[in-house]
Amino acid sequence: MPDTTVVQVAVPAPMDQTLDYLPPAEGRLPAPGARVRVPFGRRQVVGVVTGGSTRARIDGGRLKAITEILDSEPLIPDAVLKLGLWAAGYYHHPPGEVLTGMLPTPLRQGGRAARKPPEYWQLTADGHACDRDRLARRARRQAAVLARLAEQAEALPTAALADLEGDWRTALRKLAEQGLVERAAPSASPPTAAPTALNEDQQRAADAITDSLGSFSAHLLEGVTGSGKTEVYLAAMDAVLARGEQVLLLVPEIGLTPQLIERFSARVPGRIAVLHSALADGERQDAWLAAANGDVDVLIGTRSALFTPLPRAGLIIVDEEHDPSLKQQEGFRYNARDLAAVRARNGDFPLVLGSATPSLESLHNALAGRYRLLDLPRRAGAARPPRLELLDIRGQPLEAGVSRPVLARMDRHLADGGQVLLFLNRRGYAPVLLCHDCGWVASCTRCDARLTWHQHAGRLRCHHCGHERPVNRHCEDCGSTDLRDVGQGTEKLEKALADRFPDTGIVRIDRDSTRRKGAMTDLLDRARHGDGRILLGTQMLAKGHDLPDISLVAILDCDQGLFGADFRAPERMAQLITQVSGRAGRRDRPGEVLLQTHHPEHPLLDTLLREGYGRVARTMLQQRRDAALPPHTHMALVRAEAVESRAPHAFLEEVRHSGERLAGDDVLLMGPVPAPMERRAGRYRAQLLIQAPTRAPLHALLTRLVPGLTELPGARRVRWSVDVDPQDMF
DNA sequence: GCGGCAGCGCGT
DNA sequence: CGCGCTGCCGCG
Repeated sequence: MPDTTVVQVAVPAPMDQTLDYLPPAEGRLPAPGARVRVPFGRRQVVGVVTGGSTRARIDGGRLKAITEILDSEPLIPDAVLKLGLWAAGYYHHPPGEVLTGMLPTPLRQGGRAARKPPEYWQLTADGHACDRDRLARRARRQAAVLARLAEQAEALPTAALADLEGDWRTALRKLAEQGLVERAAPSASPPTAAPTALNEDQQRAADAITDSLGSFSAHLLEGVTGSGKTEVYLAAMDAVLARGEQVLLLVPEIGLTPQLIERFSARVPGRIAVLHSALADGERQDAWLAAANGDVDVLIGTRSALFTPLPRAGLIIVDEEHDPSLKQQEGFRYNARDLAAVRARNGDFPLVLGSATPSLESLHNALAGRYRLLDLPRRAGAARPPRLELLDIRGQPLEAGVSRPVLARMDRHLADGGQVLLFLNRRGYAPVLLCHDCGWVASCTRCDARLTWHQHAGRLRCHHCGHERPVNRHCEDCGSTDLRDVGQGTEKLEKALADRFPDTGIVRIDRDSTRRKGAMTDLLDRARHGDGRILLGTQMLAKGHDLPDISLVAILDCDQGLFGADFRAPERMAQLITQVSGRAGRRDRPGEVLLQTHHPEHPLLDTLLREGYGRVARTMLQQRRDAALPPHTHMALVRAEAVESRAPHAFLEEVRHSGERLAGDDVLLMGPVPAPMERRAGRYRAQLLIQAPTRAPLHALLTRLVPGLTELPGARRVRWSVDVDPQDMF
């Protein structure tokens, strides 16, 4: 093969290799990390240059030339390119999909990476004189924009408004039309809000982090709810900014953490960018480029923000590091927390993982000495920890799932001016609709699942595939009209509580009640400042919303998580109970937490109540060791799904056979088995589990096994994927 | 992932 | 005989 200069390009297609191209006609060589337009089959696609070589892997006659170099400077810097290629290898996902997937959509499609200069705004004299409370009554968004601009004497860039709820851009335009705000020259350096004093524990943690700046280390910040982890993050951020470096803060879901973003923005107005899925393409690209060009010092984002270029990266913080949403659950199934460690190690700067309920993976790393454990055992200020109490509801009468002792305790707390939170992890009115005459149950036609009755909408919905239909008054089997609902969801609970507490405002927070844009903020406002004294809701309420008046929390269905099929179910349950419990308690008195259960003697609940999450987590870690489960062993899952019921199993049998030929003695192949819910959205699903005592043999097998899977005869009959370090076993 | 192409059933 | 659907292939 003759020596030719070729460029390696990762193209957006499911191929495990990069492709070789000739340099473009004018002869200039694109740098690694630059985008190029290349001919690919009959089309032109945008790919990313990963390197160059003097030796092509196919003969010269078949090589095609790059059509166009889109970036004269690398758009993806070396650090991120290296991270992406490493991740593609680790998760066995096509490098072209990984590298193009980390770009904002306009850039992925070949758009110019031009950056507009930041736009600055300030109040006019009229704006200063304006009665903001009055404005707030007719134009809430405008008032919020005005308030933000009034916080600082200096003009603020629009980036400083980006975290505001709703359409702040329209509000800004309307304010300008009224002459209340005006464009301004850029201010030299916007002031920074004064840091608050740290308590002894916080100071110790912050010192440990700031002392470690400039080289790689990982810190697990285990801080009970209310212990003030954010203060530690902010202190660490100050130290990083003082070195002229950038901070990346990863959060599970941005919509659920407005307060955290507000506190960061207040500290460095105008030097912060926010990246999340709700942004429009253009906004997302602006934030991405602002970070990539070093125009902002702080980037806050959800998991995909991990791949944003940061020329001066000095610290990554992963908040709520235990949260499952840090792992992508489809396509490129990466874990942003684990890749954050890789990025920090490559870049030689520290990583901070924060949680009140650390994942067993991170706790294991901390106990093994790989991560430094920083402990915030006490609530900040005078606040005391909540008191947890088990309520044995065996044989007890229940009203919509609520026991009498809970109702009595609610009466007392409401009378004392407290606020009550009820947690029920099931939305809709009832999870089952049953015919009393023949036993027929409303089921999904496309999934192995019952349909949930949503009474308010008058519809039956499948929570697994999204399918829905109107509810019939007659049984679809025997025609009887005696249809009865079984079990309770948040809708039924809300109704029952409205009857029992007719004079008390009730706020329900779940996916249904917060679907409308801005609804979440409105409901939380009602809970904070309005008449909502009883709050009820699902999962969503467990996250760190600041609800200072809650004095009583009741968890209505503790038992769900105790006997789950997934080995992580108890870990999730302990985290959920602890996170929800953390909502209870006010500055002046400790909160109360009631847990309804049919298994008051369960050791998990017992340990959790008596000794807290830290103890129960260490116990579960020991149990995982005894059962040879992660994090003591390592797993990968090959999943397959198809409309034809036998195809997934047949394909996975083929995978197993080729795996067995390639695997050493220490790698275990288990299955294939049907997924716990075998049929979902009209497809049958099965999985093959691969397990090994250490990562090396597992990855050695995957590296040899995965590239050949496309060639297996059954591969074309299924949709298959590889999931390294799976979070959910289904 | 996507466009091209062969094979094939079905309609006129 | 033509058209559209399905399955399969290859892309540098």
